[in-house]
Parts: sequence; C-alpha cells; structure tokens
Amino acid sequence: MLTQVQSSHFVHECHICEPRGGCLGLQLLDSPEAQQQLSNAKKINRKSEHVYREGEEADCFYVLRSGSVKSYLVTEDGEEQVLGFYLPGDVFGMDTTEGQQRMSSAITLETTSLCRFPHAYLGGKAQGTNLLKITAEQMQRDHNLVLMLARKDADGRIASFLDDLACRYRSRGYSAEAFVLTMSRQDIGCYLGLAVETVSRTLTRFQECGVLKVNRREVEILDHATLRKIAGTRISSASPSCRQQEVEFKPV
Amino acid sequence: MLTQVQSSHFVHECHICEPRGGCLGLQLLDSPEAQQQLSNAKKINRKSEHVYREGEEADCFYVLRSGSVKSYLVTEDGEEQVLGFYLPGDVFGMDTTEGQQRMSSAITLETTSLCRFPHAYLGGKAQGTNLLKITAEQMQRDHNLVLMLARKDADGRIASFLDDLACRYRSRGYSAEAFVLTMSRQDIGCYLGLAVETVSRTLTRFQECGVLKVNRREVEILDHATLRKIAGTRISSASPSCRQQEVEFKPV
DNA sequence: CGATTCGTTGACATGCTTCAAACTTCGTGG
DNA sequence: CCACGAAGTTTGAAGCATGTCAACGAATCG
Repeated sequence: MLTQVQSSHFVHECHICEPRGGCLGLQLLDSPEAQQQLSNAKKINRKSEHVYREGEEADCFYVLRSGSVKSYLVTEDGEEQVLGFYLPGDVFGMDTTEGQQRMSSAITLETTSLCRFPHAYLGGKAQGTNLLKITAEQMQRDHNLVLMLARKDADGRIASFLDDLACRYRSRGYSAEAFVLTMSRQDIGCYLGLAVETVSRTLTRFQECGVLKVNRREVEILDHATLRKIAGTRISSASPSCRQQEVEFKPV
Repeated sequence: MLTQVQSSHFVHECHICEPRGGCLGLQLLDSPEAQQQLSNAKKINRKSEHVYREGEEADCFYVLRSGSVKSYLVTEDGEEQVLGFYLPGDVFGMDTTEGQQRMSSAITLETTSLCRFPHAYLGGKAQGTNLLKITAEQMQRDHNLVLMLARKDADGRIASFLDDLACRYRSRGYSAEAFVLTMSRQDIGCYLGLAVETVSRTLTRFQECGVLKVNRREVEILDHATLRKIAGTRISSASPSCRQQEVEFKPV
C-alpha cells in the first residue's frame, strides 16, 4: 500500500518525539490515511514567518521539529507580551481548541520545520475534546495573568483583578457590581505580585477616585467603565486615567 | 436500578455545569457505575482545608460547586505564589495528570463543596491522555513563568531564563553550557517583563561576575551552580550571591 | 475579654524604567 | 565591493513606582 509505505517512512525519519515515548503522530492518529496526511503536513517556515496569528480560526496544533518559535499576544495598547519560546520537540498551539479563534500568535525566530496535527485527524483519540477545551481555557487564563504581571503596574493589576472577578460573577448569575472578596489582601497581593500595602493603598485610592466603594472585603464597583480603562492601561501609557496625581484633581 | 436512580438524582440536583453544556459527569463518564461513584465523590470542605497539596500523587481533578478555592505553589525560598482563585463552576487541578505528583496546592477560602473526577473513571472518554499530559506540562511551564514574574527580580529572572534554556537544550542532547540565543534582547525582555536595557545590563554584570561569557547572542555558562543559586533566590533574600554590590568585591 | 490576625497609613530606600546617545551588526542597493 | 540606513546592543544619568520597615486600629476567635 502506498499509504503504508508513506506512513512507515514518516515514522522512521523523525526522532523528535522520542522523549515522549515515540512519535506523537502514531500515538494520536489511528488510520494510515491520517498518518499520511500528517506526513504531508510537514512544513518549512522561513525566519520571521507567522505560524498562526491571534484571531485566526484554529484547526490544528504543532510539534516543532527544528528551529525555534516564539508565541506572544498583544495588549489592548499594542504592547507585545511573549508567552514562551519553543525548541525542537516542543508542542505548541494548544491554548486554542478546534474552531476557536487563536488567543495568541506564533512566529518563527529562524528557519523552522514543524509538524501539523489537524484536530480533524485526531479522531477517536481526541475524545477528551471537552477536557482539552477546559485546559485551553485554563491556559488562556494563565496567559492573562502573565500579561498582567509583566506589563501592568499596580493600578492596572488591581483593576484587572476586580474586573475579572466581576465578569466571572456576572457570568454565573451573581451581581457584577457588588460582591464580597473571599480572599485576604495578602492573597491578592500574592496573586498579583504586589505587597499587601500596595494592594491596600491602591484600593483606597480607587475609592477616593469614586471608582469603587470598599469596606474590608465588601467591594462595590461604582464606575465600571473607568475601572476597565485602568485595567487596560499600560504602565506609562499616555492617559493616566486615575493615577496617583489624578486623584489630587478630582477627589470625591 | 439503584444506580440509575442515583445517577439521575445526581444529574438533576446540580446545575453548576450548565454553561458548559451540561453536567461534566455525564459528558465524561459513560457507565452508570462511574456516575454513581462521582455522585458519591461529592465532598464538603471547611474553610482553610487543603483539597490537595504539592507533592501528593494526583488521581483526580475537581469541579467547584460552591465556595471558593485558591491554588498556589511555594518557591524554594518558602514564599507563596498564588496561581488562581476558583469560583463555583470552575474546573481545577488539571495541571497534574494521573499518577504525577501535584505541582501545586489548592486550599479552600471558605466552606466549599466540590465534585471529584477520578482519572480512573474517565475511561474511554479520556483517550487523549497523552494530550492532557502535554497540556499539563504547558500549564506547569506557565506557572513557572508566573512565579518568575511575580516573585523574582531582574537577576533571578535572567538566571532562571538561562537555566531553563540550558536544561531544555541538555534534555535534547545539545550542549547545556554553550548555546546561541535565537531571540533578541527585546524578546527576552518582553518575555521576562523587563526593559531591554535591564536585560543587557544584567547579562553584562553576570559576565563581570564570571558566571557567563556573553558575546551578542552567544552564551557560555561558566558557573552553572551560581547561576542556579541566583535563579532560585528571591528578591530580598539574605544571600546576595552575585548581586550588584557583590560585583564590586570579586570582579574577574 | 485578651490575643491574634487582618487591614490601613506613613516614611524611607531602592531597583527598575525611562530618556539619551554611541556603537555594532546586518541587509540592501548603488 | 562599498556606502548607507535600519535595527540591535550597550552604557550612562536621573526619576519614580513599589517594596520594606514600623506603628496603629479594627475585626475575629477562642
């Protein structure tokens, strides 16, 4: 059979997956047809070519065979945040599942060869699709945290944190404008990479701005629009919406 | 059948998974026996009880039904880094797969009810086990990045970054002591949440320490032990192994 | 009702960013 | 092959956001 020949050829020429206990293609694809497809799906990218871009519809993930790749996302302010660098043997592109829009971009850092794993060919072996979707969501959440820690100042982190909580409460049918924090200031600081004192001071300042009302663990969001603006604002961004000095101008 | 009754009871009393398109238990577990097991696996935890601890062997993941949970990990220096807060409906504990040691801990923030999903019951539906293992590894990598961004200073981040690269090259059969960076200083800074200038300065300083030899993108690690020590060192840790002032003492 | 944990506020120290400028390397076209 | 410009890297000086240290008030718990 031609497919058989192709298939076995495909297996022997590549040892990149050995540390994983053998070719991922053989592990994940049952039919020789699918394996042949995979064989054909090998691709060479030149330096600085995008493997995929944020917003594109995802239909596969990748194994890097040679070269190197960086994945990144872009903040609302046009700033780039690198999420990781991939070396030969690494699997990437699993932070988005079939049919979803890519949540990050990937670009080659040099001439690169990679193996495409189209979701469609995974067939029965990808039964846990729902689980994969859940893990992808978790990764996206992690990536947001990374972005927050790397690119946002204290104001931005606290605002993002509160906005995130509000959204999650809303999506569960609770009030997004008033809720009780179940965690201590210590925990919040430890999550956001800030000192407890900074958390406390920032919350106080937000209250002075009229953005929030805070009483110990009770939070009420008074001006969600401004909160969002602060959350999306980069450190030295041009518009200091509600930053320290601004407070002096419009205390409530 | 008793199991049937149990099973349907189990389905009707819980609406936490509705936004996911229905009970995860029904989606992931095929046999009524497994579903009953799941039903029995519901658990109430009081405030500040651990759901699992780092190092324990993982045999399940969880869906939070009510209450809230925080997940975290502890640095080599005993510092805590919070990785996330979970609200009702959230799935957690998927950063470790069956049989592995937990890579993080989870503790309740208040009285909490949760649903256990033992890996063993997933049966055929979890075929993509290999894929899950890969996504779990990716998550662990992300968590390391979070820890780095939140808890380490510039020296620690650069050192961790280089050590990570070295380890990955070693595991692939390349030299861990001498390699070429495929990414620009800009990219490194963008990954580590540092300004380009800081990256450059830090590398220069490491060279002055005798830890590295750097020439543009070529890196040679001369003192891997010290590099590791810097990587693991927290910001204001007692031992300033190779920090700014230290350089003055022992320039090479 | 003490004891402990949690939250807030102030003063000060400092590590990193920002701004600026020079140098090197690389790619491109004359 | 060299000239030229763009991009990447390095180094210096100065400002500032955040961490650290310290003290106090408030709430919680046994």
